[in-house]
Amino acid sequence: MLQVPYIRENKDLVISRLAKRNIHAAEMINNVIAFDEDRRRIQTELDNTLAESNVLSKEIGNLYKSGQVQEANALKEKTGQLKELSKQLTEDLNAKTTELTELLYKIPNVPNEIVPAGSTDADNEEVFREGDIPKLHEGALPHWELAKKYDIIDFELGNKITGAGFPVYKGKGARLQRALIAYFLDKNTEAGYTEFQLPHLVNEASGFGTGQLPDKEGQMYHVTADNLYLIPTAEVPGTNIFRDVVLNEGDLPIGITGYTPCFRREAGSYGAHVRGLNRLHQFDKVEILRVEHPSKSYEALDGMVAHVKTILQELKLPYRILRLCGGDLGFTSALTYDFEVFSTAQDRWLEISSVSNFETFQANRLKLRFKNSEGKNELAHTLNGSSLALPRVLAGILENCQTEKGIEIPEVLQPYTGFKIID
RNA sequence: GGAAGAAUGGCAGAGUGGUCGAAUGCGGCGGUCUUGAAAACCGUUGAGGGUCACACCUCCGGGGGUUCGAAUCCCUCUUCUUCCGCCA
Repeated sequence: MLQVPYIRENKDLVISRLAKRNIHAAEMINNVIAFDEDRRRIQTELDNTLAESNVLSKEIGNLYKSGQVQEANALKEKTGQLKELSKQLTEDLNAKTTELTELLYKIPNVPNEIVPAGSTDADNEEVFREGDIPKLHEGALPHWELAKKYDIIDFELGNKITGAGFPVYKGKGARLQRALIAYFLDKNTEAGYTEFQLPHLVNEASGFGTGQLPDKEGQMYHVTADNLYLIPTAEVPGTNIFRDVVLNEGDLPIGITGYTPCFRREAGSYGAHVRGLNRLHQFDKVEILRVEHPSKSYEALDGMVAHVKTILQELKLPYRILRLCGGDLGFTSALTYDFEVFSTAQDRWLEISSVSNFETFQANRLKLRFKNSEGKNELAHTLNGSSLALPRVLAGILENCQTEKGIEIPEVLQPYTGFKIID
């Protein structure tokens, strides 16, 4: 959520930057400013009413004490009127505040200056590419065929137990999953991130804190009996660690990492793009999260990108990095880099990581602040990224590392898998 | 799941209808003293709104109510503690 004072002071900038998202925000922004003025006017009026009635209450107390009951009762009439008035004003204030907040909820983050304008993923800007796309042997297969051939992932069994999008990993497939999780966590820990194990269900307040609620409710699985939600990403429990927190400046920066399964309803997805591991209802992901001083957050974003790069280099997978255009940028993000691994047998790129700087957009909603050098509470910047999402990395490994003898496990993973080949 | 108790500032912990944003202690910050430090002493130290700055308003787990007036009384929710039951 954007901050009202920021909008007020940077009105034109906000409107022109939001245009990068193809949003014509002038009317919304003007309304924010108008609603906020209304709100402050009502607030002042209410404050004055309350002040008056506080004074009278004290007088009444004093009159009772000195036995002047008649006079006290006379004053009571007056406070009765003030009470009516303040009740009305409170209602007005609440209504106006709700109106303002609901509007603010609808305004996405202001894109960074370097975000390219554009409307679809075709307008994303490729900023880096590395790794050779392998020449596959005759009869090379897409990952879902390989999964079947080597009996390491059973999609039908998942259908039987749960439904589409819940694959069952078996034997070396299951072991490879565990190896990837351990390897990613170790890499992140080496880079200074602290490992966390987080809840896989969150309450409503947490859903609001990271912005899944109220609007994107349909994307999460909802456990109605207890009013809890299955997490769509570790970002939700991970970021909510910092809800209503005031840090010391010296606590920054903070880096945490955690593995969680992720649950997404993905209503409306269908066709070839959901084939195999491309899009699932349950998948595994290792996430990295940072809380940064506002002056350091872009440096930190670059650091996260560099970190994810090293992992992909070690895995020797062909990948590229995209700077997302305004139209493809997530609602809460100011700048996002997507990592995509090349799926050689499908001849397409698969997103495996998304690294973003949210600046104060999440922190404002979360009330995540730190005490700055002036002793004032100031909103911190939050960032996060995947390092990495498992299924598509797995798809990338299966397809790119296939040989006629079998799947050759990348060297860095072998200590974790305990085997060199799936055959 | 049942019973009882509790939730107050960074922490500990008073406060059961007005003079309470809230005693006291610890911690933090500033100072005096000291060659320096410690100790001691003095001062200061919550958040949000509002204002040029004051004033002023709100907040004692969340929500609602009673009252001229609520940290204090009532209802409700949440969380925690102890006891019982069940259990990986």
